[in-house]
Amino acid sequence: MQKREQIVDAADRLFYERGFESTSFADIADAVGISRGNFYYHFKSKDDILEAVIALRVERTRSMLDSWEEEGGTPEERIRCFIRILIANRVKIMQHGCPVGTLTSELARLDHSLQPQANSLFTLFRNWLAQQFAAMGRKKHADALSMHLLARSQGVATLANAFHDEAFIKSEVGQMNLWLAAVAAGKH
Amino acid sequence: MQKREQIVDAADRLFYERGFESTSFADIADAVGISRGNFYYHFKSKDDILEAVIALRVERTRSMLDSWEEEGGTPEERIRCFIRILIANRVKIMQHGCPVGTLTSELARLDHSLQPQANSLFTLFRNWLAQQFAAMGRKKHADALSMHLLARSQGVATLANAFHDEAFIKSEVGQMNLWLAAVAAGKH
DNA sequence: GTCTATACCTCGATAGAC
DNA sequence: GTCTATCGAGGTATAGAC
Repeated sequence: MQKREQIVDAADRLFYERGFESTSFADIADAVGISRGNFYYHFKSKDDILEAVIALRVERTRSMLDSWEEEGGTPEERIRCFIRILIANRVKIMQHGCPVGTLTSELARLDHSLQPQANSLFTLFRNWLAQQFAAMGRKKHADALSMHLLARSQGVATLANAFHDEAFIKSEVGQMNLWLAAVAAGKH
Repeated sequence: MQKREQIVDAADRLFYERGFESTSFADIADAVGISRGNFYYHFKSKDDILEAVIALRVERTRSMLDSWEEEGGTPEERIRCFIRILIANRVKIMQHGCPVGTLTSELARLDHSLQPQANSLFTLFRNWLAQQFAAMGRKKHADALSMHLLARSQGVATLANAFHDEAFIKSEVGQMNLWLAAVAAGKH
């Protein structure tokens, strides 16, 4: 694996676990096993690393959404894949929150120039979910339904992180699936 | 107003707007109009200021919940007061997110020793809401209903902050009120 | 490409004059 | 009580040897 990729991978993990601001070059250098000064051969600034990390996350998100698409199934089943992330990633979510939500919030707070790029991660999910709701025949409210589901998953991540409560995640996921079934049945 | 109060007030605002970590003594000093070195007459460390800020927020939250209690009305109407915060504070929420959620997330990420104190802010709302749901006759699921409502409001704040979308807040608040009415009617 | 050395800044915190 | 001066640590970024 190339050094550049290793740096981005380590930064991706550390930015998630500790946040962008409180991750220093020294932290990344330790994780990758290179010297501090050597970063600037690969990246011209810390923001440059952040940009690469976001690009990596966008890429991974895209291929995850694509794989859900290719698995076939109904739009409802595809949306269930989205909801299932909360279960699959529950341990990390309880430790560090949602990687999309926490990064977006941090960059908003810092008034960072890469805020739009981070938001595009949200938009990726938002548009994909809206597409599924539209395919379910809920074209008129597709975006509102998408935003509603996104908000609920964000809320679950925030509280699960605060209270370290696994049962809460499972209970909420159950309710989200019930809600989804009701939406599919034309209710809501 | 005493200098100490002024410092806590300014820190309270700046910690909300910029976060705890990225607010420096210089920022607070500028806001209050005192010199940097003078902080240490009033507080022995930055964590000391944070502790005072959290105590202030707890105090304010308590009296807000008390005032909703004293206004009389049904438990359902009291919970509506809680939901209404999203509307009343929508401008600041779109700019900086929810003050409770963002502080809790940041301290969790920093693995900060005052994390429990910040979480107690959440617990204040959680217990108060659970109390109202219990008074509505939903004693068995009071805490789950409380957590559900808390999660939804957190999610709304996170997405409203990311997308700066006021219509979204209003739409979600409408749905939360419908949900609440259904809960009061014994559904859900 | 990778290293060491270092410049330069800002941070939280301290010392001591007034 | 409030100030100025300053410390030591740690941050990003640069220069230059190898």
